[in-house]
Amino acid sequence: MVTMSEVAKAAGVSAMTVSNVINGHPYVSDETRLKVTEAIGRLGYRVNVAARNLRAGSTGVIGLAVPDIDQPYCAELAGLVIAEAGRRGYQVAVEQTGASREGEINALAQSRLRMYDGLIISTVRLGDADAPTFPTDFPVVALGERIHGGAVDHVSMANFEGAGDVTRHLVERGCRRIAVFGGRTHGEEGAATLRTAGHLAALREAGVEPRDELLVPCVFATEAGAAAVRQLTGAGVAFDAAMCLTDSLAVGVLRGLADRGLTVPGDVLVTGFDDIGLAAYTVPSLTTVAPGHTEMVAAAFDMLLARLLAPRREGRAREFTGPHRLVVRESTTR
Amino acid sequence: MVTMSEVAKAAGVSAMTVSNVINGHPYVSDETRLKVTEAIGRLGYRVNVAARNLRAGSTGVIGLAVPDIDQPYCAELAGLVIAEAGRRGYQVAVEQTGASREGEINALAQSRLRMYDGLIISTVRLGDADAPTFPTDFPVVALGERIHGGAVDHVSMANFEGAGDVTRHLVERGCRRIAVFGGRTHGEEGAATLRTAGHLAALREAGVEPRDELLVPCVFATEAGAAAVRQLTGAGVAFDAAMCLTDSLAVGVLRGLADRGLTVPGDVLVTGFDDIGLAAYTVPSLTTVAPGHTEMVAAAFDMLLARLLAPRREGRAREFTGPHRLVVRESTTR
DNA sequence: TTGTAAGCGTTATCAC
DNA sequence: GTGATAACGCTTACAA
Repeated sequence: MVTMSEVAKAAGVSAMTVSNVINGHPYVSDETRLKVTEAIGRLGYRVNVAARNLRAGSTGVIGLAVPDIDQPYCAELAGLVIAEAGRRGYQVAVEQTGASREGEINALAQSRLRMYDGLIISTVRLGDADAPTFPTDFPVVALGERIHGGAVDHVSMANFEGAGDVTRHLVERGCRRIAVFGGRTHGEEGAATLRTAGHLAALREAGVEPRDELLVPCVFATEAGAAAVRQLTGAGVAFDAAMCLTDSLAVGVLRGLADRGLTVPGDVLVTGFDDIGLAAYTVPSLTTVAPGHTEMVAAAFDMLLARLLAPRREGRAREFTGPHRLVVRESTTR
Repeated sequence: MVTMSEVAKAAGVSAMTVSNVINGHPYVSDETRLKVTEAIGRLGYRVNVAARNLRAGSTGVIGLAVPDIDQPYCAELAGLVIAEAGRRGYQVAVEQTGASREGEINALAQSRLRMYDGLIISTVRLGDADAPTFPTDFPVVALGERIHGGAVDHVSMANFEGAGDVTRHLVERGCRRIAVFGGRTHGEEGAATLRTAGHLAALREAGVEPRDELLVPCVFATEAGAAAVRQLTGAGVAFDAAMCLTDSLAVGVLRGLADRGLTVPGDVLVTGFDDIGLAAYTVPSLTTVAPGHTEMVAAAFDMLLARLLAPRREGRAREFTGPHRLVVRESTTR
């Protein structure tokens, strides 16, 4: 490996001067600069980032922990994070937590001893009790539900309000028996419980009595949506709308409805949540909630960089909620 | 930041002993080990990875450059790469090239490259002429088309053969006017030209004369597929099958056909390529070619690690082609 | 079984 | 404008 001092020797200057040239410092004569760049090119020199990191005490890399990168939702998030990181001069190392609590805890625990300057973690399983798991001496931003009780910076989306908007939209279109795919009223607070709560509140406000059999618990995955439709119709439960708590789920539900010969939006209206790119291209295209991903990612970076510059152990936790918006498409238009 | 020597002082031993304990070396008495681990826990010590990297001359990180992580194809690939990397003790830093030649060259050339032990790059724009762009003293595996003329390790998929299989499948089902979405016979060799060539060869072999107007050039993106259908039908071109050169494109084509009131597989048969997860859940589900992604990723790692262990400048370039398989689903079943 | 010394490649400081 | 020196935190040899 070609080192800086080899370049220095070849150019007849000191290593320090080579460093100055590389880092674009002023006070280097054009003549010297030329000699050095020539030597760099000739020898094929590259800076050793490990050494630079050691000196600088930082790596220019942030970690991104997501449940599963091949979920469209995560992939789009990762795309935004990588792009935003690039704009701010950072690189992104991606880890997958497998949507398990263990995986998320692991990502938090490992992050400090990995080479990251900070970590953005998309939490889906961590709850209130896990607040102590978050490092206090290392910049972490949680992208997901609020981790109560800890000074954890976090960015969330308007789960309750978005679900309310969807519900009102469906009720306005005459739906009275809205099946909620992924719906759940118990268990750790998260996207599922918050969106369900938003739905139920809006339903009651509209004077529609919620029915237990219309809460269809299932995981947020395409295959689960298809299976859940099979099960629900198999059980003879009638419904005039399928409110899916994520778009991925909705894709599976569309599939499941097609399997049963039910048309959308003819027989059943269908909605999603997240506004993944695919939502505009399904057949029919999908009414959904755009949770303001771009703004969320920008906010996450603002928080992370603020901690990087002033890594206070104390300090109030920051919060941000994305600006959501109902996007109406064919699946609820008849 | 707590350093190793602070731990050593606290435990009443030398830094070397702390290092030995951390790295699980033998010849450390249980008593010493206990004292050291206690001190590590009490002080909250973490190894400084930058320093370790500097010493070791490697980082344990490999780079992954993909066109655009939020393309399902790339996302699934990234998921496999990250998982495989984890299994082999590596982390993955993801970069996006934006599917541009400049982006790909940049990923190869950047001095950031130096913080990776190796690079896996999914090339879509680099061609024969770019072989010299590939570093010779740094492990790189190209995932994509063959870069002729250079000693570039690469993993490719059976583009020609897979497209041939799809074509034969369609011809067997009676199709004679197969529109090829994304089809292209000229320009830099790549997935588009290779798959088109495979299609044309199989078509001729089956005694069907290719028609120029059925080659529908468009980029491999969902929105492009929908637009291309609009254009083709608008131009009054009739076709009984839509062979899409990627699944993402097929999703858009399904959408475009629905917009025109054409049913699948009733009026038109549709096929894709790549077998992304979504392909089983579109309505109708999509006949496609599974290119053996898992095997491709495993092969890419084998090549990369082989170069890491024996980074010869010379040495024959390695090659691997994924085991492809036609997956027949509803979109071609009637 | 443990400690000492040296150096990995870079850059901040400060002198020249 | 340029260069000598001294770290950054860790681990490989070798010595004890």
